[in-house]
This record gives sequence, C-alpha cells and structure tokens, in this order.
Amino acid sequence: MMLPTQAKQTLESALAEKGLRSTRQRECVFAVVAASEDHPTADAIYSRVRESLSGISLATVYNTLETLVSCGLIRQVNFEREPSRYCPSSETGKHHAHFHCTRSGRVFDIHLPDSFMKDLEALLPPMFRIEKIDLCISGQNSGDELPHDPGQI
Amino acid sequence: MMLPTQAKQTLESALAEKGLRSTRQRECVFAVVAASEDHPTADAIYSRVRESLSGISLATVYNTLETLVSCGLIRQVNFEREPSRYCPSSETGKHHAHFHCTRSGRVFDIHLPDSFMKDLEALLPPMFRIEKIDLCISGQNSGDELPHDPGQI
DNA sequence: GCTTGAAATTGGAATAATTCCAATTATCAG
DNA sequence: CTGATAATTGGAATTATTCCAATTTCAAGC
Repeated sequence: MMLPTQAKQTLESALAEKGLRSTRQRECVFAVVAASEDHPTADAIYSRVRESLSGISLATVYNTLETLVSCGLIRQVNFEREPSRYCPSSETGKHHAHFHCTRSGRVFDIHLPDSFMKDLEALLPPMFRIEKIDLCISGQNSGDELPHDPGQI
Repeated sequence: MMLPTQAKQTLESALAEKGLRSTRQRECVFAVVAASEDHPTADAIYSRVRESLSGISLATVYNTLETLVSCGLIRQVNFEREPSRYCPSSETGKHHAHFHCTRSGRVFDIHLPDSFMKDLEALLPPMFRIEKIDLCISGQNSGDELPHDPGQI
C-alpha cells in the first residue's frame, strides 16, 4: 500500500498543523483508508495494513484512526452499535450521507448538495454551532446482490 | 410512574399486534421513556424504573427497550459510540433529528418538516428502500448553560 | 380454582469493541 | 550523537450490551 505523493503531502501538512509527526504507521493506515471504498472497520483496516506493515499493533491502528479523524483526514461512521467504520473524507465542503443496506451490510455514499445542507442548517436554532453532521439511512438496496463471501463486508 | 390510560392502550395494542404480552415491566419502562424529555440511557431508565418497580433487572430493561423499539413505540438514538439513548417516538410521520451539545451533553430534538424529508428521499437512488433515518448533529448550544449537577445528563 | 405450555423475567456469566497503561522504540532539534 | 518528546506496543482493563439457563408469570381451557 503506497501513498501517492500528493496524498503524502496532505497527510504531512495536516499532521504538522497539529504538531504531530508523520510516521510509517500513520502513512500506511491513511493509505489504506484513502484507498478503501467499502467503509472498513478498524479490524479490517488492521488486517489490510499488516500486509505492508506486518508488525503494527491493533492499538496503533486505533490510535492512528483517531488521530486521522481529528485531523479531518478521514471520517468515522457509526451504524447503531456496530463497530465503527472509516472512510476518506471527501474534499472540504462536500458532504455525504451513508446508506446502510441491512441485507448485504454494504455502505453506500449519498452525495448531499449544498442546497440540502443549507436547508438543514436553516432548521437549527441559531444558537447551535454545528461541528458535525451525521446522516445515516438504513434500509434495503434491491439492486444490491448478496455477496458470495459475506466475509468481504 | 403511572401510565395514562390512553398510553396504556397504545402500548397494549402495539404489543398485541406482534403477539406480545403487556407486563408490569413493559408498562413501567414505557411510562418512564414516554415521560422523559432528556433522552436517557438504559442505565438511567433502569434507575428511574426501579423507583416504582424495585425488583426489575437491568437485563429486562434492555430486553424491554429492544421490544419497544421494535414495536415503534420508542426510538433508540446513538451518538458516536456513547451508550444508546431512548426517546418517545413522536406521532407517526413526524420525524425529528437530534442535536447533541458536546459541552453540556444535552440532546435537543429538531423537528424536520415534511418538505425536508421529501428532499432527502429524492436524493436516494430509487432502488433504496428506506427503513430508518438517523440524523444526528453535534456541536455547541451557546444558549445552554452547563448544569450544576453533571449527573443529571 | 387448577393445570399447562408459552412467554417473560432474572442474575450472573460472557462478549467484543475500544481504551488504558507502563515500557520500549523512534524521531527531531540542537 | 544526544537528549527530550512523541509514537508505538502488548497486554490488561473497561464497559455497554448480550447471552443463557433457571425460575416465574401469564392466559386459556378444563
């Protein structure tokens, strides 16, 4: 799992901004999440990262994910009380919701246009300063076949 | 904690519809949640319920909350990985989002007008059948003073 | 009122994701 | 290179929740 030069820049400057160091572990975890479109759990990320950094510990994966989330480099997504999942954070200002298919377990991104976000903000009392918006929809995607290997989810 | 006759009716018919019995425990847990505006956790509900049903077990509170959620009588709300909270489900068709103040820990209901829900549904691919929508916003409510006793949250 | 089978409740043990911790290792500045 | 600081590590601890087997409650027919 190799991180493209540009992504490496992004990572390093985001970390530096908070006085944090860029390490092999952080690079690799970031690379894995950035390349994942399937909203993997910490465990799944752990096993993917170990392919290139076999000695990394699960604790470090958890630490790193938290660090990357706090730097705004990745997003943490929670469905009910299931294990947290992670996804790359799209470019600044581009919000997306998540659709969780209860049949296949898959997660789909739903792009939220600015107009929708504006409408949402207008619904809140002005004293509420928004830090984070989580919009999770669950249901069934009838176009989504059950995978042959349920483990891939 | 006494359940008003009308609410009792609601509970009994919702349970009966699924072939479930109405019991003292279920009545009492339902009464507590129905009367709570502060989105209590299972633990908080447990201690409130024990005021009138001192012998109830925590397991029963968990079982009952799950039952009531599955009957659509109450809602389960999750913020990040914090303990689940519960609130009465408003009248059918009336959706609401939750605002979680990260400073005080308090939760506020945000009414979502039908027009907003329509807009949201329009954003989803038509193959996605919606079962549940969770919209959680977190931030700081500058009008919300820190409570003197943080335990009340 | 009894009996009986199903459903509900119970206490305590088990689970599992995550966090904590103290010890080691890596990194950067000077 | 060296010291100071930050990061990583393995394993233990935490904690909300679920599981389980045993008991109790219930509703309906006798």
